[in-house]
Amino acid sequence: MGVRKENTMTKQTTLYAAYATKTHAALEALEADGVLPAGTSFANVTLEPPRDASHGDLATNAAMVLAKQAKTNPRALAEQITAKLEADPSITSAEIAGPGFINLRLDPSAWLAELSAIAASGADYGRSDTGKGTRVNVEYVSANPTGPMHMGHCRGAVVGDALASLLEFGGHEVTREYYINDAGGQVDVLARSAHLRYREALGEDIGEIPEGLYPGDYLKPLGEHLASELGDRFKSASEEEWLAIFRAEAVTAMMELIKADLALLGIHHDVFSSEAALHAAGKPDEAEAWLREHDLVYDGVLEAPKGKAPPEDWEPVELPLFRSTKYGDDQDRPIKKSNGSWTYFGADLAYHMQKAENADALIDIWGADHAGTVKRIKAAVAALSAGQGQPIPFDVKLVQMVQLLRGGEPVKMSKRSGTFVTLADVVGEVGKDVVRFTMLTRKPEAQMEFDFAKVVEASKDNPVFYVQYAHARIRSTLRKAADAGLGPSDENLAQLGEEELALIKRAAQFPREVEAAAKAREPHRIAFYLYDLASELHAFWNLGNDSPQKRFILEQDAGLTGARLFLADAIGQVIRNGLGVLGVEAVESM
RNA sequence: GUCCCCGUAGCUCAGUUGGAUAGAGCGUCGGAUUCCUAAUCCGAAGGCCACAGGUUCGAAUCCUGUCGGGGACACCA
Repeated sequence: MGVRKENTMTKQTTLYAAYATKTHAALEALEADGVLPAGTSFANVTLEPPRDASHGDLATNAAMVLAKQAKTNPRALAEQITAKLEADPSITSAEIAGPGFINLRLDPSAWLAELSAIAASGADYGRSDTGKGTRVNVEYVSANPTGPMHMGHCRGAVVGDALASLLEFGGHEVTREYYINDAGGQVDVLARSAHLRYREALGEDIGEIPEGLYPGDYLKPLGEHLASELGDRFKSASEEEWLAIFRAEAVTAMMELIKADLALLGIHHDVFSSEAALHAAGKPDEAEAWLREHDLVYDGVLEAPKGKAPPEDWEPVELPLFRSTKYGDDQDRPIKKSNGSWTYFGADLAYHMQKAENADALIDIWGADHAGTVKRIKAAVAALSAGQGQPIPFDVKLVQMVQLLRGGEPVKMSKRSGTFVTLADVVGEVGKDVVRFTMLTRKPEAQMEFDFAKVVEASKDNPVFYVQYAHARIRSTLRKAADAGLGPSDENLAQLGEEELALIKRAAQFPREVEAAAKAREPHRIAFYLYDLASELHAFWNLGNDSPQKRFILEQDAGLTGARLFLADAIGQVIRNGLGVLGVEAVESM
């Protein structure tokens, strides 16, 4: 099967991409003229909006980057480049500045054309095809199925979900996956805890929940369900008789809880993979066989732990070890326990191979407390995937801890006593949009504080409302205009002035912002961009306070009103598209 | 002891992957509302980008080291 042809009719070329192409063409012309040596690399040439808008509309570093290859100084080369660029009628000026920047100013019509492009593309404005044909598997949340979601899971859940949406918007084929750890010892503990609640539901006085079992009340409904389902058959039966059944029932019930919690945040996974099923399919054995064949797994003795407090019961045991030291880990890591069962790591490497079967790239979102295991899993996946053909790109995104505060005081959380803050509580208290946006207004690898009191009480100062308000303002203006028989029109766009152009320029950055964020896999950039766009909108709006002729709706001038409403509509569209990526509601009114 | 992340305004954080004079919000001070939503806007003050070297046309950004904060170092998950 051949490569699918691009359909150039439907492909949106954004303004930035178009001028990057023009810049490139100018450089190629210089190469043909012999100013630049044949085969010059343009890889580091960028075309971006300058930090300071007074410098112009676009800036390129081409002269500085290429001066060395051209064996000349940047400013001299810049002269040659500007001469080529100024031949383009849509470029009104090309000025050399500072060490050799070339600042371009565009004819307003170029920006107005972009405004029309926003209207024409609608919900697809900003969507890109850079990820076309790439299948990306994003695994996130993957909380143990032992209870409801708590706040510790929240950040990774939101970041993973927004990243998945962002990649989708960037043209990738995305699978959202959840790995259910239903094979470990903690599930036995869960089953025992469920059995206790089952006996309780049958009328037995179970007293205090013993140390080592899950004490939470959330297991009571499960106990009642099991009692009505199974009767008293297992009330005094031995553990071997009921453990498997109770495990399965409990995991199912816990996953229902978790899915319901995730739904509160608007999160839905495509695939739920079971660790137990992975074992049943013999995947870890396959992986082990291959690794042994290639001398990446051997039987060896584990070194004593190096932490501050060496465990008292530590003794040397021979275990199958993966050579992760070969990849920079400080110790080789066991893939099986001394009792012959698989370690988490042993199963996990097989699980990643399973994911790789249907993906071109893998991304895991993990909590920072798992940072120590990144090296071994990356090493194992690199070795295994290379052995089975192509090494698969595999990225682990670490999400740092969230410190929960209430009025500046740390919120105490203890699983033991069941006093942890649940995700459902938080969403119930502050709302989905606030939780999501707050989690996305800082980069995930930095620690963050989440102060309950602040987010709730000072909700007016919360950035999410600032952005939503901008959208609501636009929508309300359009409604009001419609009542007066006025609507958006692109017939008089040429009447728009400098302030409106500034707004358009900001909006026009959305596509490149999406591409950059998708490439860097950093959804938080979209949140900050939207804040800037909203800020620009609010600023323009307030011009109307001092100068009534700057308002959107001018009853005496239907032509200009139509153009401004067209602008407002487009800005609203961009905000909607951006909020859509973040999974935050674009409200009609506030 | 080893590994990972972070250190930018009083506080909370951005900083377009190496670009031009360092950016917001909160807080402080001073202003704007007979007006399409003031949940908004405008202005002022506030900086040794933790510190020291290095890389180059150019460093908050990359490299090395030091200091400080957080996390991880069991066959748990």
